[in-house]
Amino acid sequence: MPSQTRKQREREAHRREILAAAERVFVRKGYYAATVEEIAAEAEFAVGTLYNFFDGKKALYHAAVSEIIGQLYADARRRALGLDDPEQAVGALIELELEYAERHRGFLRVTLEMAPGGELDPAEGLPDEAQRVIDQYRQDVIEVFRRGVERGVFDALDPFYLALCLEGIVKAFITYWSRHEPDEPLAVRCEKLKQTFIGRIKLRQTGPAAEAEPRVDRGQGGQS
Amino acid sequence: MPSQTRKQREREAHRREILAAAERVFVRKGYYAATVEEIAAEAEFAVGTLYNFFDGKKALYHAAVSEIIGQLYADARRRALGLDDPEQAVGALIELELEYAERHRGFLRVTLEMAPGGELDPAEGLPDEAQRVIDQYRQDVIEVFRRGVERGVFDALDPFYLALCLEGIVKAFITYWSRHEPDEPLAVRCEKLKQTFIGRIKLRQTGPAAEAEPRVDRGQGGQS
Amino acid sequence: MPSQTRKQREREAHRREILAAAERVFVRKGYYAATVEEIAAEAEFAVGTLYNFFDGKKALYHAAVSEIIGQLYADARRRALGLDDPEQAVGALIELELEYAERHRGFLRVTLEMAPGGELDPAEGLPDEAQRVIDQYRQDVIEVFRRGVERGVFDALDPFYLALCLEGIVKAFITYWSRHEPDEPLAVRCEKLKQTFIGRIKLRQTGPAAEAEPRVDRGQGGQS
Amino acid sequence: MPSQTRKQREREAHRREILAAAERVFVRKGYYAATVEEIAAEAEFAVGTLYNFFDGKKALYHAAVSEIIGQLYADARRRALGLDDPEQAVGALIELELEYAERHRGFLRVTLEMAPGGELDPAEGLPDEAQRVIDQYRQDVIEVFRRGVERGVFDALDPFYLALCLEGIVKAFITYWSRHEPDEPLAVRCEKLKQTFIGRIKLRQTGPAAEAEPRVDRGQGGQS
DNA sequence: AATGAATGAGTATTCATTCAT
DNA sequence: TATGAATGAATACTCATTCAT
Repeated sequence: MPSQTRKQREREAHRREILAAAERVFVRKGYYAATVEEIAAEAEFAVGTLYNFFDGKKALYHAAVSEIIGQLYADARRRALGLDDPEQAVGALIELELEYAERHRGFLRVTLEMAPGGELDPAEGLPDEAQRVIDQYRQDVIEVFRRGVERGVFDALDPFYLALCLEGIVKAFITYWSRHEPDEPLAVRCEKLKQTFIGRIKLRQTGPAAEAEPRVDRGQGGQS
Repeated sequence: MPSQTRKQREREAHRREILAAAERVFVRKGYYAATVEEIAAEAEFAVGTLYNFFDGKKALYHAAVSEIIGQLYADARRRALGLDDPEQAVGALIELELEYAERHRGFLRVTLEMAPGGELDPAEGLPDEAQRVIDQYRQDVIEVFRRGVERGVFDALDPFYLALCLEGIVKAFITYWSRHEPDEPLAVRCEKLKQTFIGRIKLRQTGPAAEAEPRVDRGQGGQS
Repeated sequence: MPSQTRKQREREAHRREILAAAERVFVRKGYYAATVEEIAAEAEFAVGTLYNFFDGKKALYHAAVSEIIGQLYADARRRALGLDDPEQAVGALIELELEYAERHRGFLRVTLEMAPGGELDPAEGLPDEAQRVIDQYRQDVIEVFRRGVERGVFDALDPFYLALCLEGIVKAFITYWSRHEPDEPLAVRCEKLKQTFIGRIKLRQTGPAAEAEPRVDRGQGGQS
Repeated sequence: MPSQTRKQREREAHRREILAAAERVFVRKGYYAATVEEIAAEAEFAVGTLYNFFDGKKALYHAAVSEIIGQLYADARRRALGLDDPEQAVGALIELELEYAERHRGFLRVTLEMAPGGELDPAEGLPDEAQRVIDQYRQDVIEVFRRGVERGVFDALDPFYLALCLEGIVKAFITYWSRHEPDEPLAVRCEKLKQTFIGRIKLRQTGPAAEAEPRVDRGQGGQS
């Protein structure tokens, strides 16, 4: 039944066009400022058509956010999380996230912004699926750190702590740079961030006393 | 004359009540989802009364945000930034911010959320005054780190970098804990965060070879 | 394709219905006292629909005023201004304006009333287009008088002065009659006004034959 | 009882101050755009105080309009209507009205503007008292013309017609000049208007002395 | 009388959603 | 399916009026 299949393919293509348009508009304007009409115009469809594919503005938003986050995660798996060397993996993650933020100016907004009708928590408005992807993403990052600690590449710190720190640091820099135009090219900023972060947590082969503090007072050990 | 003063005091009290109500509602709902009517109800005043004190919803929002941030900064100066010992100062900052986040559940939302009309940048919509306070706050934190590096308490890292990292890390943890109920009491979490962060950046008195790389690959030397 | 055309025609028809309703309401209530809701009800559309056709209350007002004035001017050109004989042209103008005022009871209100935001000048709030039409109308009237003076039909008075006098006189009578129910039929009032005004400005053939004053016994004075 | 009297005098003084402030504001802004608060500020009283003297905004408006019209009428009686010579009286009226319009820029607004809630007629919203004064004023003007015709100073035209024409012409010129800055000083405009209007209606002493037509080259007749 | 803070009904405008074609 | 005109609930803001002090 080729005709049927063509129809299905066409329908799917339209769905993707609408979703892509929604992404662009939400990223441009944020949830509240975006209008269904603008999304429709961006997608070159009539408003009514959007409702044939999605259940409404909120559903469209959820689908768009899921899409973006899904892409990021997929990229991360492909380019970073899959690497065997933890140090390289962390470096690739930083690289990827900075590039992503650079490419999708305003992408942050989608992750940080208050979602519709959200209560108390910035992330609450995210669709469950997106939330799950984010959690999975974080788990994978934690796993990278865990492996790094296990292999003696990183200091014996809590992998979860490390993952959260990485997340926070990268976001802080992205936010800062999105406000104050950075004076260095992306590659340089990226390199610096990688070196410094990794430099902080790499196990120092400081002679024989390769102390085992999972964390803290590492200085004390050196004294002895 | 006392009568005059009483009226003024009452007016000021009403202003504060309204502002407090606005804070609560904005924190609960976010800027867009909050309605002036709800704020008025929360404040137990008529809508019109709000407009006798503030110029509109946006002004109310700005005043509320400025209020919160102003309080935080004032507290920070009193309890942390003024301390002479950089290590103690950083510890006090972490403590203060965590406490603050604990007290104002959802406070983050106000800082992170897209402000009215904001494009692309979460902080763009903040009132100028609040933005100035935030910038000043960050400057003060940078100064603390600068002093720490100068005095040989911290590793020779860029103070600005350190300030931004601290900011990001604290926010990441706050965000995480605001979503996943933490299993440890605040004091413990606070202590851990302080120790680990500070531990990462404290200058290690590693015997004579206390090399001064401002950052990175401190391990390399040992490898060769 | 007829379907496309039908939709367009329907849309245009709806636009006209809304405009007509707005005319009626504005004429009835004046700009400030009219409400968008009332106009919508008069047009038998929902409020929102009005905003699909016009940019707001002011735009609706402007469109309505322009419509009325445009019609008047178009009629004037067709029935009066085009006439070659200045005397006939002036007569036709008077006739037309009186008829117009009779048909659009309250039309004057639209021309005289303070327009939105107007300061100090009744005409200031008129939309530019309407103002241009009014100015053009006046210019055309001036031209009629100029021709009349040139041809020796009218006394050698300033055409601009004559045009303004005509305007004022007609308005004064319309206003008066709109308040005090006139006791004569329109045609009679019209005829009187024409005769008297034209009689005042017609060149007197100063010869002995103390000419056919279109009206009244001016002879009496001479008799005494 | 001097104290009582002082109180009364003070109260009356306050009333007049408020009224004067209302006049200024209504003239400046028109009825709808004026706010009670602005009037109160202009009068240097609290809003509440205004309500001790007047029943509300509409009452204030009515009182203010009545006041203005009353002044105009009083002035007219003193300076124009009382003159025995009809020609001088008409001249003085024109002079007075032009001066009045010049002094109270925006005065016209008060006479022409739609009154609050008025229906169909610009003048309907005027308070009865003001309407009565206007009617009386017009009657007095009619009487001047009647006398002029009776005495053979003016052509034998309907005095009512003449009064209405005068009214309309003066208003038309005032309106025009309020929009297009006049290029002649008030005195000149005033003189021209007087000469032309009166010249149009003065009885011509049809004898040989075809004298001093106030203006323009009617002299043509002399050519013959 | 004077004050001015409090009131709340009233209005223009927006925009997600529906549905007849 | 695609369309886009019609809908009307929702919302920020205004301002005349009241009333306790």
